[in-house]
Formats: sequence, C-alpha cells, structure tokens
Amino acid sequence: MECGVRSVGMAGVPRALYLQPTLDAAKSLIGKVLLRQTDEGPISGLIVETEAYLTGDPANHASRGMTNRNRTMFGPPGHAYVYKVHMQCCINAVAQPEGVAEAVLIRALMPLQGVELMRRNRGVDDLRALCSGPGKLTRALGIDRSLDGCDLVEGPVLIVEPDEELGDLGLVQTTRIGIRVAADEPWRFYSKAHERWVSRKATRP
DNA sequence: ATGACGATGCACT
DNA sequence: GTGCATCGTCATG
Repeated sequence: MECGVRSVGMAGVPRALYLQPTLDAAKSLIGKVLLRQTDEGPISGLIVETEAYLTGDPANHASRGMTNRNRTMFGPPGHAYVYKVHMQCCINAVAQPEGVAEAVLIRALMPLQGVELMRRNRGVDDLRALCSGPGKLTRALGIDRSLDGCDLVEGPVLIVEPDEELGDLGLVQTTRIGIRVAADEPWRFYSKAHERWVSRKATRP
C-alpha cells in the first residue's frame, strides 16, 4: 500500500502547530507530509528539511514591512506563502498569529505519492533529485504563485500527518542556505534519518 | 521608466 | 568550489 495520504478531503495538521514558537514549528514540520491535490491525483512527499524566518531577522522577506509580494506572511497562520525567486517558486508555512509575519520554508521532501507526476513536472528521472531543494519540490508538486495564500489545513495544498509512525528522526540543526545576511543563524533543520533526501548536508556537525 | 537584486538550480572547473 | 541564466518585485526618479 502506498504511503503518505489516507484520502482526498482529509484535514491538515491542526493550526496550533503554526502557533508554536516558529523554531519549534520548523522542527515540528519535519516528518509531516506536504500534499498537493491535483486533477490527476495526489502528489506528496515527507518534509525532511525546513528553515525558520523570524521577527527581526534581516533574511525574512517581511523584515522591511508589508509589500505586494509578502502580504500573505502578515496573514493568519497555517497558510502558504509562495514566492518566486529567479526562475523558481518556494513555499513557506506562515507561523504565529496574524500580523507577526514569521514563516517556515520547506526545503526538501522525500517523494511519497505521485512520483511519475513529479518526474513529468520536473523533467528529470532521478528520484533523489526530484524534491531536494525548495524550487525543485514546488515544481515537482506543481505549486506556483497562484497558490499563494492557500490554507494548508484545508487545501488544495495541505500539510498532513504521515500515515505511519516514523520512529526517531535524529533532528539536525544547522545554518540556513542561500542567504547573504544572518547567514550564521542555525535555523535550518533536517532529519538525519532522511539525510539522502535533503538539499545539502551540514558542513560542520 | 528603469536598475538592482535575489530564502535557486544547473553546468562547469 | 565558481559562474550565470533569467524575470518578478521593489525602490527610486
């Protein structure tokens, strides 16, 4: 039986997850499932890598106030902030009560459902390359800016519990990737048990 | 109207 | 490790 999703129409993880301190929310999202419902069926993957973006953090898109691009970050928790960078889109879960504007970037997935759709969407065959980066995984799941603001508790993009117990993940905490400011803050998290699926391993333990 | 700049990915050394 | 394609967004004039 295929792992990852029970049925279409299920609810996402409770909104309370996104009201924890954002670093805790980023840890809690490791081992959950990101699910996109499409006409051709579900596409999903286990969240294995995240990053937190906090208040007063110069790398946070919201750190210089609300703009047209980042307005979703200032909205209610548990919604998807989808933004474009270069040619890619990236997806975040908005954390904290409305107006606070913190978020968790989803950086890598272990593919679960809809792998052939992912291969078609990405135009690559290698399973390990399908979702091992924030721009790769959105492309694999068919997520673009039209889904900005979507409720991750209700869909059509959701974060749900995995349907099997995962055991010990061995959470790794390390520095964030691809930023020029606040680059030393250890606000990236990944599952050591799923290290082969992450975008990049920690350089120093 | 225009210029600077990416929370990237990929090709290449 | 380095270089760069490529374009939406934002700040500025």
